[in-house]
Amino acid sequence: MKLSTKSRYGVRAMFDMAFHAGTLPAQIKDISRRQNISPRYLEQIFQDLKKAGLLKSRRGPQGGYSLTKPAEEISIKEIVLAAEGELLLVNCIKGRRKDGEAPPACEFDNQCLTQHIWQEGSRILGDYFASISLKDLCEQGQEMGLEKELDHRFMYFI
Amino acid sequence: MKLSTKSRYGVRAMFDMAFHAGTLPAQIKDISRRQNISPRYLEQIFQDLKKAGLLKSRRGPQGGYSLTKPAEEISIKEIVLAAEGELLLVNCIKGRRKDGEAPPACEFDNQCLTQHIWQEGSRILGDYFASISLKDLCEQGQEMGLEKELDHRFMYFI
DNA sequence: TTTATTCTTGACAGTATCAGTAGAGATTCC
DNA sequence: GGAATCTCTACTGATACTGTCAAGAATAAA
Repeated sequence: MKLSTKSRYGVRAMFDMAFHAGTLPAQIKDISRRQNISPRYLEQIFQDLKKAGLLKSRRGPQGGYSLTKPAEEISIKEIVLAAEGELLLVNCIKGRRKDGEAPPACEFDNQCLTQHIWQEGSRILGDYFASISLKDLCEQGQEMGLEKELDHRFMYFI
Repeated sequence: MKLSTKSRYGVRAMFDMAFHAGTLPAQIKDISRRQNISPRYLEQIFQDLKKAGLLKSRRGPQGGYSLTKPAEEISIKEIVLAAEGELLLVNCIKGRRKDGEAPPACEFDNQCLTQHIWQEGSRILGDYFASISLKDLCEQGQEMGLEKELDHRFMYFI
């Protein structure tokens, strides 16, 4: 019942971007250094986040990844969802959106008393994650006195 | 972020016992048949539940496993906890009960903004599971018209 | 006392997933 | 052209999950 590191790293990385770069592009090598995450692994995670529409990218010098939305519009739920693939405590709930999208993953399916519990638990957890935005984290970070690392590109203009 | 089958099977099996046998002993072969769970695997799960004090056992003919408490005193949380080992969304929270019980599993530990999120999420989920008892499930089962299978031992006395 | 029943314990194995590494390539800026 | 940066795909070692199996111990009933 553990979250994968993709979720945890994903949230940390997204926070890092929001905190240090806002919506400006940030490079993997900087994020991975600050957050102590393997850069090659972070690449993969960012691909997932990009597919989910949370990040956009730009190649070449001065390129990097940037948030597609302001920090207050990005919730932890979105990140976890993108990294984890889904936010379900069990598999026997899948494919219940439209009818027959997937065969019922459990022979009891709708007659199962416990199914409802896992479904509701998943929902409650999702709601909690949805209630927290990257901006909330950034504010906490500032309260904690976390230092913002200035973007090297702008160092020269100070 | 999935619950293991141990948790799901554990809850189903415990419900089955409460529903069909109350606090009387029930045998693995009956439970596994009704719930369609591998009997050999169920044995293992029941050992965990027994260690957690939720079940007691008795060998020999007419033996079996029985609940140690009435159904209304057994929560889903207890079962999941016993089967899963713990109810934490991440590992970086472990061993924080007493001081220094375990080395901090993360290099950021207390300075980590996201740690708090996972901790709170775990708590919320645990609280939800704690709010549901086996009795609640039994009542739902009766409302759904689930048939109680009579214990063979008492068939003769009817 | 014998026998059938039931739980107990520990070992074993196939599969899947996780977490990370790696290489070759595409794009962009200077 | 050359350097920086992302992109895509494949691979791998470790671990955990989901069982299966065998031998044995306790108990009740005949």
